[in-house]
Amino acid sequence: MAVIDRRQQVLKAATKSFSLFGYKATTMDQVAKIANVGKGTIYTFFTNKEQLFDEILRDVTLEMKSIAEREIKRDKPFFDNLHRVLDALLDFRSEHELFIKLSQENREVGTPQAQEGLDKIENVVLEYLEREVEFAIRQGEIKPCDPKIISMVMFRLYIVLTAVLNKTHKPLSKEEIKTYFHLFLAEGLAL
Amino acid sequence: MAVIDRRQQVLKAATKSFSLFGYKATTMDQVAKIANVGKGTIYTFFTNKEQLFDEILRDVTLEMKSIAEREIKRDKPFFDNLHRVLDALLDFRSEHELFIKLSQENREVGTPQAQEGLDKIENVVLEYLEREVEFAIRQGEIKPCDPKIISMVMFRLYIVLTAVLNKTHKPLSKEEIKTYFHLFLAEGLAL
DNA sequence: AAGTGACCGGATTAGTAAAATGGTCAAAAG
DNA sequence: CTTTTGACCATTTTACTAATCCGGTCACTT
Repeated sequence: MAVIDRRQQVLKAATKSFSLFGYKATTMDQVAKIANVGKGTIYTFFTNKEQLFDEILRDVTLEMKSIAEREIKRDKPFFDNLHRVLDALLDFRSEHELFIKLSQENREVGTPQAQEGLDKIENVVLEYLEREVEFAIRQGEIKPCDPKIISMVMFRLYIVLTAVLNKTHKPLSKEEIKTYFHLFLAEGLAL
Repeated sequence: MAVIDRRQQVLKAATKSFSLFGYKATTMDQVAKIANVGKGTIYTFFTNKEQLFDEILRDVTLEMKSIAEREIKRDKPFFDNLHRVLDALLDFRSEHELFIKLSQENREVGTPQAQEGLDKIENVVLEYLEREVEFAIRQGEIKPCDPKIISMVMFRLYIVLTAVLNKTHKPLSKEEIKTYFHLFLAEGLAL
């Protein structure tokens, strides 16, 4: 079996375990078992548990970026791009699973690594959003305002519509999420 | 000393302690001491710690409602009212202190009563917002859309602008908060 | 050379005794 | 007699310790 394969196996097993049980409840023995690999093997590819976690986080954010980049057409309007990226992102349940599990772990157990992981993902998304917003402002597509604030609000709005709302409300469909996103960010509520 | 006074003393002392130390770290002995009252006296007015906490939460939300009602003029536009209520609410630091302390306690220690308290406040605000939004929709002042979602987004937007943002950004002024509130809810970002 | 799992030491958990706290009530104060 | 009080009780929380678990290593197997 190729070296690259074993590494990939470990990565896949660890992703599964982190998404299913969270950071703390994922043991290296368990990862080894799921990956059908001796525990020592893991340590030939990754220096320790945190670094393995980091690597997965990096993969997740890279995947998200790649999804975004695939959808963004520089010649299309900002909100057009935003909607297409949102659409594509909403289909990627695997990214969300890890995100949701870490949120839960952070809430219920308060594992520092879960919080750090969430912050890392959030930062990548925010940085990315910020750049796009800056570009849109330069293009004169949206009003000139602080990109940091805009991207923060966009991110939180996304969380509210996809996750928070589900506690008191039936989950929104992809279409509804896009509609509300557009309503707040592009049109405003006023008639 | 009048009975009503002693009750008020206890209420004031407890509010102070809950705002300063949170729910868990507030002991009944301490409340009695701050209120200059025997511990037993507290139990002549309140059945137990939770009920005392509830009473304070009720007072806080009543105060918020009263602030809101004072500012709302039924003949003025919705966003006009919204801004004036926001303005008045942002001045009420005492309400915010308890809210912020409970948020912190919930995050750091996870005291269930802190979470419940926050939920109670949130629910009161959401119900109130929902009614106002419904009214504005009937008046044809804002677009017809689900009031539950609108009020939830409004509430979270408020939290983001007043609290969450402060971790990565310098706190916004009252004027800035109002501007961004208007930008997202009334105008939208698009040019 | 690559892969493994028994093994090690530090970290976490379970178990328990001691301390703290919510709530009561007999007695003191008014 | 009514109101107030703080010592007291039962339960919860905390501090401490022993037992277990888990991340990481490495001598041994394949």
